[in-house]
Amino acid sequence: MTRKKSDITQETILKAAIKIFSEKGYSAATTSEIAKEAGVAEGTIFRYFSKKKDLLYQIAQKTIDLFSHHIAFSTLKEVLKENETKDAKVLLKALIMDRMILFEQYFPYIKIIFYEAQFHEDIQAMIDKKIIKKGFLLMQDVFTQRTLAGEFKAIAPNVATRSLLGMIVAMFLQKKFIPSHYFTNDLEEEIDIIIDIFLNGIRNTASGCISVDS
Amino acid sequence: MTRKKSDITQETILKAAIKIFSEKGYSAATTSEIAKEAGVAEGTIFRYFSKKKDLLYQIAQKTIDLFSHHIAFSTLKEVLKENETKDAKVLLKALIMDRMILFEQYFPYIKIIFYEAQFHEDIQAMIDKKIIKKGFLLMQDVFTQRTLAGEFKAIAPNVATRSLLGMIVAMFLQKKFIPSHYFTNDLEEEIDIIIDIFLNGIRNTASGCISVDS
DNA sequence: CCCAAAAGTGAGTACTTACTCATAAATATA
DNA sequence: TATATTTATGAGTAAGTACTCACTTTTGGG
Repeated sequence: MTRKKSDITQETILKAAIKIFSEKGYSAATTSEIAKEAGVAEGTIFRYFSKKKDLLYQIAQKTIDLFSHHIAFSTLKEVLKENETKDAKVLLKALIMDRMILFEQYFPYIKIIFYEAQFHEDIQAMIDKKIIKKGFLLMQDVFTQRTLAGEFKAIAPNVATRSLLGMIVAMFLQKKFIPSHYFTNDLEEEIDIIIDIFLNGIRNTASGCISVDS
Repeated sequence: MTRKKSDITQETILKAAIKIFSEKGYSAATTSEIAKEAGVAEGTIFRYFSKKKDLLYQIAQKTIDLFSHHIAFSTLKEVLKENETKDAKVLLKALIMDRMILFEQYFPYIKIIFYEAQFHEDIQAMIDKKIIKKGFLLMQDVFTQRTLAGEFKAIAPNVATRSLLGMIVAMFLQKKFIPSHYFTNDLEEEIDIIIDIFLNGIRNTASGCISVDS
C-alpha cells in the first residue's frame, strides 16, 4: 500500500517550511512563499496546520524528537559503547565525527530551533530537557568513568563537556560561515588538533612536564 | 553648549530599536513598537531613518565600529601588553575576564548583529573584517610569541584561538540561557577550570607525565 | 461508470505593516 | 514680540500578511 496522499502533502509543506524558515527566519518567512516552495496553494497549508506557528512547533517537535530518540542518542550510545575500552583519543574522535555528521545533516533544523528557542520558552524547555540535559548526562558518564579510572583529571564533567562542545561548535560554525582563510583544508586533521588541545592542553609539556607516551 | 535636540532624539530611537530588535528579532519588531518604546511618534522615526532597515544598518555599523576601534582592541591590547611577561595562566585569565565584561555589556548589540549577519552579507563581511579577523590576528600573535619562547606547543594558532573562544562563548551562553543546574556558582572558578583545560588538558598527567610546577 | 468522501484551490477578508505628508509645536533669531 | 527654521506629529495609504471558505478536482470502492 502506498502512503496516503495527505501524508505526502503534509511532509512536502513541512520540508518547504524548514527551508524557508532556515533561510529567512520564522518571522520574515511568509506562508505564501512556503506554499510556492511546496508547490501547493496557500489555503492547502491551513488544511494541515491551523496557524503559521503550528508549522514552527511541529518542526521543533519533530526535530527534537528525532535528536532525542532515534538518531542522536542511539548512535551516540553506540559510539560510546564501541569505544568504551579504547584510548580517549580514539573515543573522542569517533564521537566528534559522529556529531559532525549529525550537525551537517540537520543544520537547517538546528538553525531554526536554536534560534527560535530565544523567543519561545516552551521550545527552549524542550531543547533543554530532551537534548542538552540528556547529552550532557551521557557525556558526564564518560568523564566520570575515566576520571575514576585515573585517566582523566577530576575536572567538573559538565564544564569539560561544555568546553569540548564549544570547541566543536566553533569549528563547525567557522566552517559554515567563514570557511575562507582560517582553516586547514583537512577536517580530520583539525579534529585531531582539537582533541589534542582537550586532552593535553597547549602548554609545552617538555618545559614543565615529562611526557611518557605509550 | 547642550547637545542638539535632534541628536538626542536620534539616539533615543536607536536605543529603543536595539532593545526591541534584540528582544524580538529584526523582522518581528515593528516600527510602531520602537516608537512607543522611544516615546516618540512613529513618523519621527522616519525623519531620522529613511527605512526600517536603516535602523538595523546603523546599529550594526555603530556596534562594529565600537568593538573594532574604541573598546575592543584598545583594552584587549592593553591587557595583552600588561600581561606580556606574566604566566600564560594570568594572561588568559585577564583576557577572558576582559572579554566577559564586554560580552555582558554589549549583549543586546551582539545578539542583533550576529543573528542578522546570517541574512545580510554586508554585515557578515563587516564582522569578519573588523572584528573576527583583527581579534584573531592579535590572539595569534600571542600564541606565536609564546610558541617561539617554548612555552606553548606548535599548535595551529588559529585553531587554538578559536577553541578558546568556543569554550568561553559556550560558558557565556550557558550562563545566559540555561543558568539553572549546570554551573558552579562562582564564575571565576569556572574560568580557572577552562584555562586549566586549555593549557594542560583533561588527561591525568600523573599517569603518563610528571608535572613540574613552578 | 457513479458518486461520496477526501484533498486542493485561490479569491476574498480583516488586519497589520512600513512609510508619507500636510499640519502643528517648539525653538532659534532678530 | 514677530518671524523663520527646525523638529515632531499622527491620520492616512498602499502593500502586504495570516487565515477563511465556498467551491472544484481528485480519489477509490462498489
